[in-house]
Amino acid sequence: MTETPLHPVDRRDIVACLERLIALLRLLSPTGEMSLTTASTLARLDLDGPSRLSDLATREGVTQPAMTQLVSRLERQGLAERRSHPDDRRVVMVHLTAAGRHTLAARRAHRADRLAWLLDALPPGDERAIAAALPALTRLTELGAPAPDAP
Amino acid sequence: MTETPLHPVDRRDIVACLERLIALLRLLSPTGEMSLTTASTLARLDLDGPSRLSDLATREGVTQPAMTQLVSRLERQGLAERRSHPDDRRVVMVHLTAAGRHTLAARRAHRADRLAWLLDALPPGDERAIAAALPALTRLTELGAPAPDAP
DNA sequence: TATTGTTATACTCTATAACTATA
DNA sequence: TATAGTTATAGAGTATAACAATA
Repeated sequence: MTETPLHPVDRRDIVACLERLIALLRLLSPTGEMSLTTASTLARLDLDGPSRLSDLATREGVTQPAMTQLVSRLERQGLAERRSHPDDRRVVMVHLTAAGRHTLAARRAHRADRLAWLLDALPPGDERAIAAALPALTRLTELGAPAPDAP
Repeated sequence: MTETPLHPVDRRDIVACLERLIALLRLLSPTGEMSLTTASTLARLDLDGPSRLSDLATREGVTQPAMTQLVSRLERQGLAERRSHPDDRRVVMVHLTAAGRHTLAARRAHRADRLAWLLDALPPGDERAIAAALPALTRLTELGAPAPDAP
């Protein structure tokens, strides 16, 4: 592959594009079923495994009290549960339940179905360009929410 | 450039990646300053120009009453304003104000600054891959929220 | 004393249902 | 009668500040 062009993309264009992806993701989801933050937090738990409540809050970009309440809602819905940390009794470890994993998978499949219609309507090569950027975008999201000491 | 690989990316991976971008965007924004939907709606108005309230709701994936309230908040903050439609007095046209444009630009610049740190920390080539996918991602967001008859 | 998490409180955001005004 | 938008109401989601428990 050839070298990068000398004129880099304006990073505000990246931000503007990210802004519009919010609306896209909302449109892919059934209306009023689950908030974007809830979905994002479930995805985080699925990716990272059991996590401290405070780490979850940091990595999702919400406050600790907000995460306390979100976890309580998830617990009430049976999607996650609190467990104690063996070495430090102040710590709350949040675990995804089997039901939580199923819900996450079902929602993803549903959104993937809707997304498939859109991807099929794109000009040739667009889906490939998006697929090619996925690893980089994934690394970017990991940088934004760096893992704690020992993941 | 060579042809596409035969084994296409699982579209659930795209959905999963989009989910994580939510947290990234929240982390790029000053905490508690403006909701993701508000930012997305401002971006939409900036991109499309004056829009019917109901079109805004449809394209942002929220209900009409929710958009009524969001526009009222934007109006209260001086970022947008309602105007009447010349031909149909039921219609409310939403306009971005100069202050709204400034606020949007300032927030984007701020997030672009934060994003720049992350992009610089990525392995070589990652930013180029993301930049290369931007046009495709932009077309995807347009497909998700198709423009009304005459934009 | 510092850290982890919760409780208390207030406000934003959103949905559904019922309503008003215009076509 | 149908369409565009608003109002009413209830509940989810969030932040800041004050608190409790553990280290």
